[in-house]
Amino acid sequence: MAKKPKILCVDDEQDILDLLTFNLEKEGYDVCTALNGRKGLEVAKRELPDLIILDVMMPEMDGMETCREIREIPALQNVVITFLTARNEDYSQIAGFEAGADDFITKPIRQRLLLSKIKALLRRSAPSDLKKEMSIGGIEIDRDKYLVTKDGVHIQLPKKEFELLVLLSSAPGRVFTRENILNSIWGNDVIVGDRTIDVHIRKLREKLGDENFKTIKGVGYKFEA
Amino acid sequence: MAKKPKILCVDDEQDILDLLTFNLEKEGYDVCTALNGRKGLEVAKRELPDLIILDVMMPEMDGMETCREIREIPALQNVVITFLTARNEDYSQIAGFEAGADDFITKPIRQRLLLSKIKALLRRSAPSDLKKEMSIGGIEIDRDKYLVTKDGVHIQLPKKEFELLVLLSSAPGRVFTRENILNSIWGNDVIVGDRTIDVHIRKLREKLGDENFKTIKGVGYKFEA
DNA sequence: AGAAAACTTAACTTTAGGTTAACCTTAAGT
DNA sequence: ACTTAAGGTTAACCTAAAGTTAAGTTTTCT
Repeated sequence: MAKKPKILCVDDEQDILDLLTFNLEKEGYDVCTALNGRKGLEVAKRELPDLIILDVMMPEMDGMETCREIREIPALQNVVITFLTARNEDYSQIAGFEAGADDFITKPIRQRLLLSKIKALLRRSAPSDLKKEMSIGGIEIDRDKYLVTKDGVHIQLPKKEFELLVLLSSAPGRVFTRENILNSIWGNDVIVGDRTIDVHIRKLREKLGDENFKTIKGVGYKFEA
Repeated sequence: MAKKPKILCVDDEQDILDLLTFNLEKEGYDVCTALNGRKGLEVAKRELPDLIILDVMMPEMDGMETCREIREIPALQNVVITFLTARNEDYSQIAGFEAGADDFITKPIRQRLLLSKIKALLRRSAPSDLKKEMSIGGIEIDRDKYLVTKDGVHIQLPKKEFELLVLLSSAPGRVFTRENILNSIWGNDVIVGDRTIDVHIRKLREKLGDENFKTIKGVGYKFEA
């Protein structure tokens, strides 16, 4: 494994935190904790965890609110958030999903279920262990420098093209639908025409070679080495 | 948008069905209905919906029983089921979870709540759906990559062929009727001729080997390893 | 501010994939 | 063995989706 996934647990009961810490560390996760929402937010900003477990019921700032604020932070946009709730708190589940939760864990906590859920969630969001630089099929991508190198030649890509390249190459072979692409690069709300994506794809093909960007008609695009 | 999620509503009161249909269709769902449990089961088998709303109190076969029977059907193992109950019927909730329910909606129905619940449930169920990769009888299917590998050779299938393969292979050995296939891949409303399916099956046989796709004359097709 | 670069759009072309229609083959039932 | 309905095959056709280009817009940089 590349690096231990980092999990932040936020709950106002120390007992629960201890229990979670014990179990998660035993499974090889890097665990950090906070006793309330406000502190959780601070720790999250500092530690940039891969997954956050948030108790819904907390004094001062509850799980929902914390979740919403976490989602506001660009660096934490993609972190996986699961709530801890008492069973049958239906309403909080709905509100929770709307606040940006990815999943729910009900109390009392069933260890096995907790661990398998966490494993599944992390697996699903695996891009967390993306490197800043990567090299696929003769193309090197340096995400910090916004720089692409093909066959030793530096190519300076404009923002949108670069983002598109980074997105597609983040999961080589995987098909990204136009919807995926729009959501990731432009954001849910922005509306741009369909042809816009094509144009950017075209530019990428022009600069980096046709063969790497495959069209799956009716589905989307994928990057291949 | 990928495809409209399909919702089956089962209730013995036509008024409720009308209300549900109206509201759900307005939200862009594909809705089908049934007036009792027995019929609900039939429709479920035929339509393979993504979510089922079941009234608990129904003559003949109640929601619980229907739910249990639905869960017996392999192709519907992962469908999301929510019950419709009168407020405060706690007992039925407990029994309902045991029967395999995923959630409860209480009457009188609050529109907003209903819709956000459904949205949440569908969102939540999406990941657990099926594995992204599967391997059956020497054929590997990667749903993210829209890619099929047979004997180590990559085969890029067109959309419809791929969808058909995914459907058939989702329950190997199970016979899918033409109706099943049309409903799942083309959707309720679209009308395409019968020969269309044959053609796609033919292409699959051509590319992946005859032996895996069996015809059950007068019934449908099945995938076998 | 002005120029240049990046981004989006619009109008048009191209094409892969999907559908159909016409005909052929097969298998179940008599 | 004959009939018939269901399924198989083929190639032509059609269309929605993607490609292309160039002309606007907006943003960024000096």
